[in-house]
Amino acid sequence: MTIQRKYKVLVVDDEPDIVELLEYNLEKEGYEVQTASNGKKALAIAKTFVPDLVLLDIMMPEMDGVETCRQLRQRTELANSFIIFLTARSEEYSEIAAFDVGADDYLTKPIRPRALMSRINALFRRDVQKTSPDEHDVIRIGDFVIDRTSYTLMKGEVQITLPKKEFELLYFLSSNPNKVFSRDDLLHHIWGADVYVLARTVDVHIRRVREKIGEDYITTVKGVGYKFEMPK
Amino acid sequence: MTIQRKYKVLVVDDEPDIVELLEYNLEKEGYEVQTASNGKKALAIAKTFVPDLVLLDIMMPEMDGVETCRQLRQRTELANSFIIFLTARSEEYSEIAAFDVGADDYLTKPIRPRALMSRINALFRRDVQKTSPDEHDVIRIGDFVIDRTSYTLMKGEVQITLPKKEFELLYFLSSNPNKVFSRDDLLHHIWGADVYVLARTVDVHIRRVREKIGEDYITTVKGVGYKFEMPK
DNA sequence: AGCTATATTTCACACACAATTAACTATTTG
DNA sequence: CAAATAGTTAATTGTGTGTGAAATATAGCT
Repeated sequence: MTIQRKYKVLVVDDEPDIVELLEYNLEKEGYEVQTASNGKKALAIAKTFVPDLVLLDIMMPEMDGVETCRQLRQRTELANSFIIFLTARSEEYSEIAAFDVGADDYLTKPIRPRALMSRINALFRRDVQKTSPDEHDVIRIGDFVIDRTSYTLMKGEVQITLPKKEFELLYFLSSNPNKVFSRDDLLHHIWGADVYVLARTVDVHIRRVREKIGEDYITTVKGVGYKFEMPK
Repeated sequence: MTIQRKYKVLVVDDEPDIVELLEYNLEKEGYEVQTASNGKKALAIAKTFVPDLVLLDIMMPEMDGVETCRQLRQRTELANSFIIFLTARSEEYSEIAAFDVGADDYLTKPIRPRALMSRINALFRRDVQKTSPDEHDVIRIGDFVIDRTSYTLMKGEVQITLPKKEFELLYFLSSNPNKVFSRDDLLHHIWGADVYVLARTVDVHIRRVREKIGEDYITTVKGVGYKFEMPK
């Protein structure tokens, strides 16, 4: 299976064998994996790693999976992440509590890698479908129709196809019209948190977009950043 | 309203080269940096400096990073600070101990400045999109709409985009209408506590704002300062 | 694999304009 | 009518941004 963006998975379990098994299989499937051996570490890592999926053992020393889950869910940046519990067949006690604190699914050990992988892959496939045929992928503003499904842009009757970054930039700016974003903001939303690119790169992309859609739509606010606005 | 304050970083490492590299890059990014070459000195500095972030080498003479971290964490004033460990790739021994004593993250040397900076910036960044539908950034007073998200000002039907300092000045004054602020107050709030600028500078900015919004809104109180008020 | 085209990032320089200072004038106040 | 404070305009400094071009990376194709 091929993954367009590299999804991030955080594996939390106190048994090194399990961690290793999961890590190996996930990386083979093309996921980016981080591991933690207890809840505290998981929370710490999640501060900078921001996983799309957390595999969480329920039984752990210090802070158990349920509590960890609760605290993870309090982070707004994890609102759209999946959390799957791992549980030994015996420990059924927690099933209900697990869903109460915001788990999306749970799996019983022993883990069968094949099954797990296909389940995880399915998770993200569904995720993709959910967001793709959505109405929200088209932004209409002024005489523009900005269509995320085709990466094209209609300015009146004229169709313009933009390359990825340029399109993302325009799309993001136009989805928050009149709001000023700093270059760092734009880098984080479009390039991603863990990509190390110079802020000046944004300038160049802004220029290219301006060349293609016209000079009057993206405004510079000196010392602050850029905003999209319709001219009067 | 709060202006981005200067975050403080304490760099602790016994290798001068590393310290210098980090210090240089952090200061270039606008952080206030103090350095220490071992754990004891770090603890001493932290008494008066109170860093928002500590970059802590694990392997150090006298007192190692783990122990230093533990003692730092006992200080209540550092409860909300970040602590990031620096570790050579080989010294994996300490990963677990590190999180146990309250580290937030760890990085392996060799250090890639750009990646590190981006990661640190991310730590202090508040999520952007979250704040977008918020109305709190808009001040409505009389026939003015002063919008911090777009750095624009509507006076009736007329839109005016102000440059950064001018906008901040107007925004600050108008968020406390009828209250008089001395030039020092304004410098302190808008320019920041540790910036040395002549108080006369405020006059000039006031002049510019008056030119753009009209002469009747910012009133001078001689011997005291300025205030924003709607004319009768 | 290699080649080509295109996208993306970096770099360097010039320029515009914001920010600050300076110099001078006007006004208030005791 | 001094002395102090603020207004005004101009000159200077400084920073941020625009721009073209070069360097890398990526994708598509034979």
